[in-house]
Amino acid sequence: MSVRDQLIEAAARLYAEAGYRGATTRRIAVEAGVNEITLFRHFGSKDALIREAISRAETSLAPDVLLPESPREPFRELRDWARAHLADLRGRRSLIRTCMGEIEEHPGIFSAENSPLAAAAKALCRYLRQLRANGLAKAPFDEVAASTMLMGVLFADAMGRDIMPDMYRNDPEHALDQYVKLFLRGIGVGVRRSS
Amino acid sequence: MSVRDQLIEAAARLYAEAGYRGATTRRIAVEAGVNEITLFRHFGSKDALIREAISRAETSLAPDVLLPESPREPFRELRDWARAHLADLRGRRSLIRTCMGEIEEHPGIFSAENSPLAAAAKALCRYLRQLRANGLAKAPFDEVAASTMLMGVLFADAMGRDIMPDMYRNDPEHALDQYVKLFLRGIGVGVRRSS
DNA sequence: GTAGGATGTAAGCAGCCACTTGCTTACAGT
DNA sequence: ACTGTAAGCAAGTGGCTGCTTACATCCTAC
Repeated sequence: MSVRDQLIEAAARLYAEAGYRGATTRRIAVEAGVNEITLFRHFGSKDALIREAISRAETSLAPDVLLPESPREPFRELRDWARAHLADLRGRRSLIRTCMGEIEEHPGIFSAENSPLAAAAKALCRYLRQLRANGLAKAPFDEVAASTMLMGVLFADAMGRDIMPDMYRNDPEHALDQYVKLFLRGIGVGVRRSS
Repeated sequence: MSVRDQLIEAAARLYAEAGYRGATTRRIAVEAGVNEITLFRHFGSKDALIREAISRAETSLAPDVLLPESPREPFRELRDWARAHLADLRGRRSLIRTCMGEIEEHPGIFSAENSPLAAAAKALCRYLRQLRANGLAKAPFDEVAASTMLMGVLFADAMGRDIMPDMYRNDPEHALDQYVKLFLRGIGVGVRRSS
């Protein structure tokens, strides 16, 4: 791995742990195993390095599991998608929490528009529309609010499970199962009784 | 307002804006309109001041709207409760986001246990159990996961609406309405068709 | 084999950080 | 009038911050 990549990775790690102010150029250099001057030679300033590190960490998402174009088994499809999305959020939770905490002080340091989150929301929205069009979702619902709802649940679980253990005592997989079941019943999709 | 209270309020405000490192003793003192030395005479250290400011801001919650012991009109009751809870979260969103972003670096700076959030979750859980006991909620569901789900949606909305405008374009009140309707249908409570 | 680019070392800059010391002012209670 | 308390002021501590300058070293491409 090149010196440049080592610096970017160290910067992302330290930023997620300690925030913008806490990720000092000295600490980043030590963490990356290079000289502090090299950092400035490559990126010019701390700000440029941090921005590159965050924007790279944010777009390195690989959407392994995609929602199908035409729904066949809503529960299985949505649960698998939700599981993948949740795992992704959980893997980035430190970085996401830090970004959220500092967004007012450093606006524009993470992209908001065209983020993987927004893309996921759009995909989910389209899937829900398909569900209704195919007659699988029989209840009246606003698909924008509905997709926001499901994504919100997953987001809150991913962010809160480790830092609010008294609120998330149950098994993660069981919780996921329940989220999807409750959600599907909410939009009028029949779910086989099993829990 | 006493000098002490001015300092606590200024510390809470600055912490919410700029985080632990950004809320310097100088800035807090200027914001409070007192001398920096006075800060140390009152609280001994910056850490003690910040801790007191956060713990006070966190417990100053007044739960205006309570869920009734025995449910009568689930939709109205739950929507009113959710609206109040959402408004409360939204009012504290800066502080909450900052705390979340720094919880790994400063664990124990906000209480987690016995927090108003946990109390709200417990109250909601009891209400859902009552709904089922009274035969109003006819679907099978895990009330812990269900209450976590509703609270998660509200949490995500409160935290994300201002910083992810492309994901929360709809009207807040309409979104709230949809959340509650979808949720109630999810747990098997009949909702009058109107949207 | 040597020129050039990438990296390292040493030293330092001005500025901010939390916090301290020593002294002064203002006012309240007795 | 005496005293305690709360607050202010000026000055300074050592340490960390982002960033710079000047000079030495390495490795590779020609």
